[in-house]
Amino acid sequence: MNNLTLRQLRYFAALARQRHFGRAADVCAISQPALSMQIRELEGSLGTELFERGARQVRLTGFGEEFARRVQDILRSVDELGDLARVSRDGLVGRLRIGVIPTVAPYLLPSIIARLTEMNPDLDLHLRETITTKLVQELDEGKLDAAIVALPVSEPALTEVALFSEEFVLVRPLADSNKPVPDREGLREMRLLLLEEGHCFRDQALSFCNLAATPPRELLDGSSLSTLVQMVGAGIGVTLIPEMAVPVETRSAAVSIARFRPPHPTRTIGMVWRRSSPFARQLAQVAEVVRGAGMAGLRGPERFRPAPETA
Amino acid sequence: MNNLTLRQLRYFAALARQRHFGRAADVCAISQPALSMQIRELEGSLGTELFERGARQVRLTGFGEEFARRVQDILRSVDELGDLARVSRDGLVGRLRIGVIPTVAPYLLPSIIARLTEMNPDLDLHLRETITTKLVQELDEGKLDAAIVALPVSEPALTEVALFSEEFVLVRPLADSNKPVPDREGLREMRLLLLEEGHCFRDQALSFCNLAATPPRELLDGSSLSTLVQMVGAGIGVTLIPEMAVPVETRSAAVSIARFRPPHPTRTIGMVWRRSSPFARQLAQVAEVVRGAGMAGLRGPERFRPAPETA
DNA sequence: ATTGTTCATAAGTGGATCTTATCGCAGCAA
DNA sequence: TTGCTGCGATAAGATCCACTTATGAACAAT
Repeated sequence: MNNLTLRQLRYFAALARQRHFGRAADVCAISQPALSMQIRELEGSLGTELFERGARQVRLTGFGEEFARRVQDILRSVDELGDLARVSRDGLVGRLRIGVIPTVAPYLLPSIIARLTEMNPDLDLHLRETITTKLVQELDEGKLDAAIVALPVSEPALTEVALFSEEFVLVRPLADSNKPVPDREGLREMRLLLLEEGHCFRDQALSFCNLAATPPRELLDGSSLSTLVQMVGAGIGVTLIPEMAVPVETRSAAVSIARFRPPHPTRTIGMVWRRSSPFARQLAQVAEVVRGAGMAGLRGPERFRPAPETA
Repeated sequence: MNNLTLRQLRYFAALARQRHFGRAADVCAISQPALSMQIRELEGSLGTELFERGARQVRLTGFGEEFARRVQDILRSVDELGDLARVSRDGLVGRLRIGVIPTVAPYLLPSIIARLTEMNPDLDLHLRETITTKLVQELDEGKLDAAIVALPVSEPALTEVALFSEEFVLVRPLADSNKPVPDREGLREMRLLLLEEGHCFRDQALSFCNLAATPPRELLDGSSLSTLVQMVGAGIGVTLIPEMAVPVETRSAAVSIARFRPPHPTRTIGMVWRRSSPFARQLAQVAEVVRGAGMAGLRGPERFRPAPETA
């Protein structure tokens, strides 16, 4: 009765994703009948149907949905066992998949990659750049091992480690460089260029200005800080960028930088990973490397505060 | 490489518990060589040793320890899949294992058993009585499906449902029945009989009296409320018991009952289960039955407050 | 040295799981 | 209708995996 096998669960998970016996079989690198048999076996030993075999398509039953969710967790945990063994055997070598938010990646990655591969030449770093929500989702699914994001993330399944905090600075056309620095109220009067929806940096900038999450369409959306700065150079408006972006982004643009008077807008960059990650110990060390890269990558080290403590 | 099997994990878990190939093989109902082979296979595919085969005994390696912890979680989750299927197929029938603390069990269980088996004759209730720490541990290990305890428990992996609150009452020798009711300070002057260490009711009583967790040895320990009341009847001292115990425990003892003036000492009885329990929906209904039993089992319903809200 | 205990190894058997080939059914077009 | 197509189920045979019993090897206790 209770002789489920991992193989059956793997096949089930594939079929639940693909909703198609042939394709799922391909994914599992077996023939279609083999998969059909295992699924039937599984349903038999559970005593319930997992799929509705419709004429034209395969669907999960209600029970199948819940089942799939649990199976996914189980398979992730099992895969972690393998990673755990590898780490305990070889230390930090092999594949390590780290995600980074777009407003950090271009400025921190070169330094991180250099430091990590120098310290550990056998490390096979896979890097991915996307917004926080996607990173968190991929962490949960076991598609990433860690992510570098702006804190807080507040996912109970993730461990957060704060690395450093940095200010946001105002980017204005060169012509404005002698004007007084606006405060947050003044900023609301100006044409503010921001990243498109989904970027945490956008929300942080808006919240500094006390603007609602969906502000009047006065402001324009850009898809990268680089674009925004170029637009500022063209006289279209002003924007905010994080301190770490200053050296790179202002090198070739006709803009001027101004720092706000207190209260400073800031963000805290940190690293997160699954509590259950087999790499937990190693990732804590990687986090230190990233902290070093972040501190060093910034122009004036005196600008940086140690990050607040986080669990 | 990554073809671990659940069978291997089950065998591994058995061996990790037994630390003996022969006994573990017995537990798994296979021959000793079969187990040896699977363990070897497992170690091979992990590329690491899990056990140190000493001359006289088998020990887990450091890695094996961590591995065992994770495997236990995985196996529990897998077993829950089976339960989930059964519940979705048949509703609440079959085995349901509920633990109850000793200061609740004798007073509530008869009524609970009667109500549950009447509502659901196919239910196979397994009941276990022990102190909270053990109940929580057995919940985590998947040896229990739910427990009835005094809140809060504050285990993140468990769901708590508050059921009802009740007062503690003072039990004195009959001769004292006309004396004024002492307050918490007065209580400290008296010879207070309490349950032995580990019972939450003991700690609750002590905290009402503002006594440290390990108080002077002036007080005596008993192993059940029944014993304590008998001792009071013999004039050895006084004790506290929860309201629900009054009808049963004072029926045949030469004692008198007194209720405190505010602030009343109280406890909140609730039910807890693993967040991931396949029976979650059903257990919520069971909790309502238990609440009903608790309310009805108490002498004067006007004594009961609705329990405070809990997540 | 001998004996007993314990885990590993060996050889053979049976069942589980794979493959390829084929069937049956539904939808669709002529 | 008839034939075609896509998809999942079924069938038959080959292969592999896990089990068994029997035996070996290491080590401790006597």
